[in-house]
Amino acid sequence: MSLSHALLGLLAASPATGYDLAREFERDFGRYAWQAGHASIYPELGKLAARELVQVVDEGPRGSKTYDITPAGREELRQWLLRPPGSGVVRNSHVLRMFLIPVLDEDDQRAMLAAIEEQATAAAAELRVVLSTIPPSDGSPRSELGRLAAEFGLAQYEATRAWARRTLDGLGGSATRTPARGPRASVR
Amino acid sequence: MSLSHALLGLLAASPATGYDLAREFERDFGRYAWQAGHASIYPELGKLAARELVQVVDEGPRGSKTYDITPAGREELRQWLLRPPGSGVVRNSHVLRMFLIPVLDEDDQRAMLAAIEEQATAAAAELRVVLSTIPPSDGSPRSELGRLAAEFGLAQYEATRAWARRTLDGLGGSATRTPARGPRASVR
DNA sequence: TTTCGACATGTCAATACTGACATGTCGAAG
DNA sequence: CTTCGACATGTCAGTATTGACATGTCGAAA
Repeated sequence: MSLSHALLGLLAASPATGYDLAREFERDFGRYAWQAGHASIYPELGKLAARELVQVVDEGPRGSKTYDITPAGREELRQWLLRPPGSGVVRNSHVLRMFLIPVLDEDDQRAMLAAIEEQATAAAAELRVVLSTIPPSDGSPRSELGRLAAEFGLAQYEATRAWARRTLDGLGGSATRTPARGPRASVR
Repeated sequence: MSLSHALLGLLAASPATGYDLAREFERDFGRYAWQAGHASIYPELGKLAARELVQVVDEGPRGSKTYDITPAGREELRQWLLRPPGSGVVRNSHVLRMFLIPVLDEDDQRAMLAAIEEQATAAAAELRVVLSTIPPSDGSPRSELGRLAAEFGLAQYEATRAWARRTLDGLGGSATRTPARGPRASVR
């Protein structure tokens, strides 16, 4: 279960309330890495606190509680990050949609690929703006974390855009409307 | 819930048994797009059959049941694919790990980035081999589906490799061991 | 001073998913 | 003719996640 590690990671960068964390999950972090709503964040923070991997370091107005990672939490996070990347959860409905494009007829394929290209271009442009507002390197993990996320996202969007363009171009001439079906081929 | 659409998509390419589908989820399909085990696939096929989006078209040895998509299922799938890509599930523990690199100290960062670069290089090489075994274009959705997946995966791995290299190089000289912490900055 | 939007946390029922357990069959190699 | 690995499907308890409901506060602008 990676929500706990996502929370530990964000808290390792700097203390935050559950509300802060929920907002970050709505931004890049949740767009590329791991999405979660407040309904799963608050209970998880409670569990992490019970395991003493995080702790409440401040209580503010409106009953807000600021959490910080503990040394034990930091160690747990480090172990998880350094663990060789074997299996892991991968579930991405956007990628799923891309993979299924070939089952559409050519007109629909073109429409979808064009939409993907457009969306990737727009998202990349947006990230470039974001990146320009982050100082190149001040050495602190707080801005580093955001910059890394943005740079990774930008690279992915660029790759997606180029792939969509290439695939769209490759569609070129052939006008097969409903291609033949055959026995199952390994999706590989 | 996208598992149903993943199944519809695979069945739209060609009929298959639950066992076939489970195997495909273990390959590229599950590595990039949507992972699922047989314990969720079999019940879901049952539900799809109850909704008449798929149907059993053949029963073979060992009690195997071959499913195919129905016209209604095809329409449902098309609607889902053509729906403008607003929100969707994104959950990827590999990407999560990458995003959290900055919370490590520099030695650990270097180690992780090197491992990521290596792994992405190896995965890309593997995919290149796979791609060379798929005929360039025979127009049928069965091989197209696999080729698209492989091409997309290759593009992503290349982007990841380059990003890891760049980030590793950017780490360069500075020897900050435990960078200062500060108030929460938006991860953006 | 009222009003309203952002802040802030929570619960809960329904749904989805995982890992383990369970069962059985077919075909090929020895 | 036996053995064994791949084929093949299922269930189930425990866990994770979602979407809706619920509640209340602070600060700024009108």
